[in-house]
Amino acid sequence: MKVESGTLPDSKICKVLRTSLLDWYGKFGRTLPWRNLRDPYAIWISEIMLQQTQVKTVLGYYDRWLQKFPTLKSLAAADIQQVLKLWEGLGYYSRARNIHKAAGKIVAEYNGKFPQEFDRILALPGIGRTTAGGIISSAFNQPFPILDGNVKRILARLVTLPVLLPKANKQLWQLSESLLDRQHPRDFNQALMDLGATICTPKSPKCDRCPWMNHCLAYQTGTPTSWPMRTSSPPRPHKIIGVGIIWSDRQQILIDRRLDDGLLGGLWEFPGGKVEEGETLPECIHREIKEELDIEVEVGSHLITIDHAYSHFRVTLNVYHCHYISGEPKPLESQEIRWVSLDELDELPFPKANLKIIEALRQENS
DNA sequence: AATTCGTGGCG
DNA sequence: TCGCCAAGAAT
Repeated sequence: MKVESGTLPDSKICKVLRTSLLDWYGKFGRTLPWRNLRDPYAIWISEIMLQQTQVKTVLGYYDRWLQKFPTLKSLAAADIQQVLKLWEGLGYYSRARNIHKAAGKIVAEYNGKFPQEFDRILALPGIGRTTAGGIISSAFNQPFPILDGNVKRILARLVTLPVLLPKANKQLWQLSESLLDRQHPRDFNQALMDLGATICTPKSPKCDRCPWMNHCLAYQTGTPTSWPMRTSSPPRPHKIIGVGIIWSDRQQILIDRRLDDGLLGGLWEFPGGKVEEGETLPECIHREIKEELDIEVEVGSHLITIDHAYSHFRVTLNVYHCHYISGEPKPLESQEIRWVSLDELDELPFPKANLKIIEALRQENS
C-alpha cells in the first residue's frame, strides 16, 4: 500500500494505532500524582504547571501547592503574593497570576464549581485549547484532542509532516482530533504524552520500544529526529545589568515589586538596570536608582556577578552594595517599594537570579 | 502572525 | 559553552 506523507493512515490502521497505544499505556504508562485524580481543580493546577515545564520539575511544586491550597475556594481567597511565593522558581509567572484570576472568576461566575463545558474552560485566563482539552479529557473523560509539544512531535513523525512547525499547527490539530480514541479520551491523551516523554523523545527516540513503530513513516526513513521540521531560532541578545543592594543605617534593604505585566511580573527584585554606552557599573547603578526610586546612594563594594539565561535573552547581573544617602524613595517604575531585613526577604517571591543574590548576602552576613 | 513570557537538563 | 526544548498562552 502506498502511504502519502503528511496524511493519516486509513481508518483501519487508525484503530490499530489506538489499540496498540492504549495497550502500551496500560503496561508502561507513568505513575503521576495527578493521574488518578478526578477533581478538576487539582487536574487544572497540574495542567498549568506542566505548560512548557517538565514533569520532573513540577513534581516538587505540585504536592506543596495542594497542601497549601487544597480547594479552589482556598486559592481564590489567598493573596497573590502568597500564590507567587508558592510558584517561586517555576517560571512563567503569568501562569500563577492567571490561576489566581481564574479562581476568582470561577467563584464569582460559577459559585466556586469548576465548569464542565469546553467553551467555559477555554474562556478562563491562562487556558488555551491544549490545556482545556487536557483538563476536560482528564477530569471528565470528554473526547477533546490535545496538541502539546509531545503530540506535535509524535504526529509529525508518524506521518513525516512536510511542513515547518509554526505553520503545521492546523494540520496537527486535525490529526490529533481524528486519531483520538473517542471511547477512551482520558487514557488516550495521557498515553500520547507518555509516549512523547519516554519513547518518542526529541533527541534519541527509542523506536524499538514504540507501539507505533510499524506504522511510523519517520522511523522508516531511518532519521526520525528530522521531524518535526523547525526553523532555527535567532541568537539571544546579552544585556549587562547593574544591581544595587541599598542598605539603610538600620541594616534594612530597599527592594521593589515589579509591575504585573511583563517579565517576572509581580515579583520582588533588587533595583538596577542596563549599563549604557561608556558607563561604568557604579555609574549605571547610581543612575538607575535615581531614575527608579528618586534617591541618592553611594555605590560601594562588589557582592557577586550572576549569569542568567531567560527564554529570549541573557543577562549578567553585576551586584554592588550601596549606602542610602538622601531622598524619599518612590516607586517610579515599580508598583511598590519596601525596606526589609535580611530575614524578611524569605517571605517574599523573588526571581531565580535574585535568589542567588540573597544567598550571597547570607553568606557574607554569617 | 510573530513576540514575549523562566528555568532546568541534556548532548 | 551553547543551542535546543519541555503537558503553551496571550497579545
